Amino acid sequence: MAAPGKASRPTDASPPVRRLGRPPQVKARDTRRRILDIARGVYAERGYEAATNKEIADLAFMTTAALYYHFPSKRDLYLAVHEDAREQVYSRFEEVLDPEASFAEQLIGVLMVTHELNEEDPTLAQFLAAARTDMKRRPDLIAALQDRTAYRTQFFDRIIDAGVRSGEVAAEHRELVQVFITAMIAGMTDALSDDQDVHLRAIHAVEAILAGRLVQPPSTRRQRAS
Amino acid sequence: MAAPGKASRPTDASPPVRRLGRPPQVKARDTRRRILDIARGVYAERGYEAATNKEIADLAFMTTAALYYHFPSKRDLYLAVHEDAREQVYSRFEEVLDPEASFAEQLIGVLMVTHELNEEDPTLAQFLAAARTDMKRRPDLIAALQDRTAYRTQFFDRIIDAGVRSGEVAAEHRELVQVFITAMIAGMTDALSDDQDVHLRAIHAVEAILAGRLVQPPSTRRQRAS
Amino acid sequence: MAAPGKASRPTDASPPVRRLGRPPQVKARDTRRRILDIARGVYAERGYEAATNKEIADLAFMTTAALYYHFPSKRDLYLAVHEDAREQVYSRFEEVLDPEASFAEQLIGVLMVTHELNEEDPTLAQFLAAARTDMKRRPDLIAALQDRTAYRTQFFDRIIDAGVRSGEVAAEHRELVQVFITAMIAGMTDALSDDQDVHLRAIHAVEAILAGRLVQPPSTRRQRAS
Amino acid sequence: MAAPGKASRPTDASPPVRRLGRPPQVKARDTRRRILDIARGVYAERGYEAATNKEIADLAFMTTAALYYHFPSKRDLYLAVHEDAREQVYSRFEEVLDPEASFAEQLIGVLMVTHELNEEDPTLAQFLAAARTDMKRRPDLIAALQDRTAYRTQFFDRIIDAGVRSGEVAAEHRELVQVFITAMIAGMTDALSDDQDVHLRAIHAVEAILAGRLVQPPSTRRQRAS
DNA sequence: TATGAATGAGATTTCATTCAT
DNA sequence: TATGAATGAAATCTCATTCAT
Repeated sequence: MAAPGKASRPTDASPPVRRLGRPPQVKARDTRRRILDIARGVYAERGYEAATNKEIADLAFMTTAALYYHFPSKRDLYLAVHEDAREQVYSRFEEVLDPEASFAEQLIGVLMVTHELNEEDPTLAQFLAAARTDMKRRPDLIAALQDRTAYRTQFFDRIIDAGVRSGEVAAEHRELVQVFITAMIAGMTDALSDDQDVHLRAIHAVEAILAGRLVQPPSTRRQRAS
Repeated sequence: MAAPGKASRPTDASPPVRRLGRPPQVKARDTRRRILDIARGVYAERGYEAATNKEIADLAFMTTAALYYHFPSKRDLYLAVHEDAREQVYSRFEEVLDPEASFAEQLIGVLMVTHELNEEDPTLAQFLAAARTDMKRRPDLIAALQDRTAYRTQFFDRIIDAGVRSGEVAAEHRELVQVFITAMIAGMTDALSDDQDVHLRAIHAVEAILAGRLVQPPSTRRQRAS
Repeated sequence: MAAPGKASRPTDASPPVRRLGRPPQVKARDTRRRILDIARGVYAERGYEAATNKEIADLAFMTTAALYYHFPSKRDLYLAVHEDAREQVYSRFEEVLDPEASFAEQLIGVLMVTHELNEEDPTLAQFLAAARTDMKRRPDLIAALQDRTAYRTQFFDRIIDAGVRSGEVAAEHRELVQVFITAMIAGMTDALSDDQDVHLRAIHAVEAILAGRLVQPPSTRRQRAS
Repeated sequence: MAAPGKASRPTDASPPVRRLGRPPQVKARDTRRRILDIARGVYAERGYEAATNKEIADLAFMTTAALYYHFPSKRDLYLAVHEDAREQVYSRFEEVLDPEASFAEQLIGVLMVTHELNEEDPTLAQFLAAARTDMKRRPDLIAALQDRTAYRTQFFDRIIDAGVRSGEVAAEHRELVQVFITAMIAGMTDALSDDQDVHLRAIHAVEAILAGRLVQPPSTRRQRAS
């Protein structure tokens, strides 16, 4: 994850003489922000290997050498983008959490947030889907992927907890549900996020599952026959 | 990856000493098969971009030039691997189809086949998961990805048909179920196929869903409390 | 030049048992002929470097390995083509020589032969033009080029001799005329042989020069001035 | 070819030790010029195909990658060299043009310029001769060759115009003279520019032609016969 | 006489990264 | 903070040639 000492620089330690105009650090921070946004799009579209510093630099109207002022290497830029993307997504996820709401409401709420995010900035989902594959491949990126998995598990555990408390989820089904959510979210991100209609349909499918009416147990066959 | 020594002991120095000209008693068909198997592993592990002809050739005990005798380009090799992998998977899927069986039985049957395949040759799922991402990125590979999607849709349509006939799937839920299966299989392949235990748990989750007992509708909360 | 022992093989030395059908050596000789003709075209079009054995072999409906049965290397094939082309051209040139004819008649005769050859088989001129450049480049081919130059000089010397004897060429102009012919033929081959109309026009220009009426001596300037 | 040592003695080991990063006090313009000059020589000697970026880079004391900083591809470098060479030649040609001078004076003037250029930098003529052949072969270079032809035709048209005005060239001989000049210049460049003595002799031959005294009309045969 | 299956050398090009300015 | 000019490593692909069959 390694968020490189963002606020712990001697920067803030020497604020005596504040002069007019935008202090240089602010400019640097804006540039950093711009690079992150542009890089996310490029990484999402091309993948880690195929993405080049040149393309990112061009889109950011700078030279590749300038990139190196802000990030010490391609790897670090990538990790920064990943950290940033995860933060964006989960900070939105957090807003959905509601101790009063049911498990079903909260899960669907989270899925709707992914849908909204796809609408607002498709590169987020695209990047995160791609990152799952890309990071698995590079030994030097894999640690960050594990962090992300842990983060996700922990987040959904909280929702599942609510389900167990409310009786929606049987205690012995905790892990089953966790795995179901993991697969479903990964699948939706990887295979469906290109098409918002299909993506929405998947959410409806989950709603139907939660309501126990996506499929009938085979025993109903008789009833239909009658 | 670890090129399986193929019965040649380390006795006579590393790989079978390569010499110029045609090697004795070698048939193109066999070599092609060997390349496909090895390439699948490398593409799965590294991805299309990061995989190099050199690594594939080394593992296959040949030169990169020899690769070009069998496949006209990296792209063609990749597409051949993809075609081959899909064929292997679906030929196993087909065996599960059973007009007598219920929708649930057939779907779980297919998922169990994916589980067995993971056991027998993990590179199949790994490759296909990676390919979804990789092919989306390269305009020159995307056509094959679309073929694969069409193929999958068609295959599961047949199973869903059975469900509709048996009453397990309401006719108006056809698309919802199709999307659910797509997301679930993609998610399992992409996010879970590294860990067979978790993968199996996902299958149990689907079983529970099909039996309508993964979660209880929130209304049941009271009942449990009583 | 090295015409590799065409007729000096033990082949002809053991003719006792002549059996029915085309003897194998004849087949080989036909194939050789076919290769030479095809290779000339390819070398003419692509040049020595860019021409590949594969293209030649494909056009001759064989494999590159088969080429090596007939010619020991690319270089040898090239030299054989060159030798063969020169032979074809000069054997036609020789037919023009006529002790009775004037220098002018013989020179124009030769030029007309080049024109006819262009018509019959454009690859001859194209190849020879290209060869001038190609052979200069490769140290291992340059000897053959020098042979060719010597051959050409000698040939035209004979025509110039006729001119000197007839008084058309002043003895002290021998070298001037030789150089003029060399430049003119090279220039026509290299720069004009793509367009037969232009090529013919060049011949007319030489006719005019020989008749002393391509340009007027500058002395006519006075007339204009007056 | 022999990369002219550029004042660096063999004292401190071979070329100026290359190090990573930007070399001190180097300007792209200068480097570009150096590359053009060296590349011209290599292309002249080897031809387009056989010339390698490596050889050019080595002679220019840089890496092949550095070449790509200045020229986007081998093709572009070649075209730049061609453009540059043509410019050098024709800017010298232009200096000869003189509205006061006769056709003969101007033509011989141009030929003398080619002779001087051969003296000053033989690679110019060598390159341009080779380029005629090389560009004809590559479909992607041929456009530039056509430009060059058009340029040449236009240039000599102006000289011929002077001849027509002065009465040296009959109006109906315009095209004949144009073709003669084309063939002569091409032939001199391609076949004679290696040997300055021979090259000069060709100029004398043209002088003789212009003066109408290279050869006598065959009518003089009678005189000899008598 | 020829094909089939390979090698080894090398070419063009790309790219992350570096260092002077 | 950024650009300009380079390096070094590596990747894909091509091609003459070889040797078993």
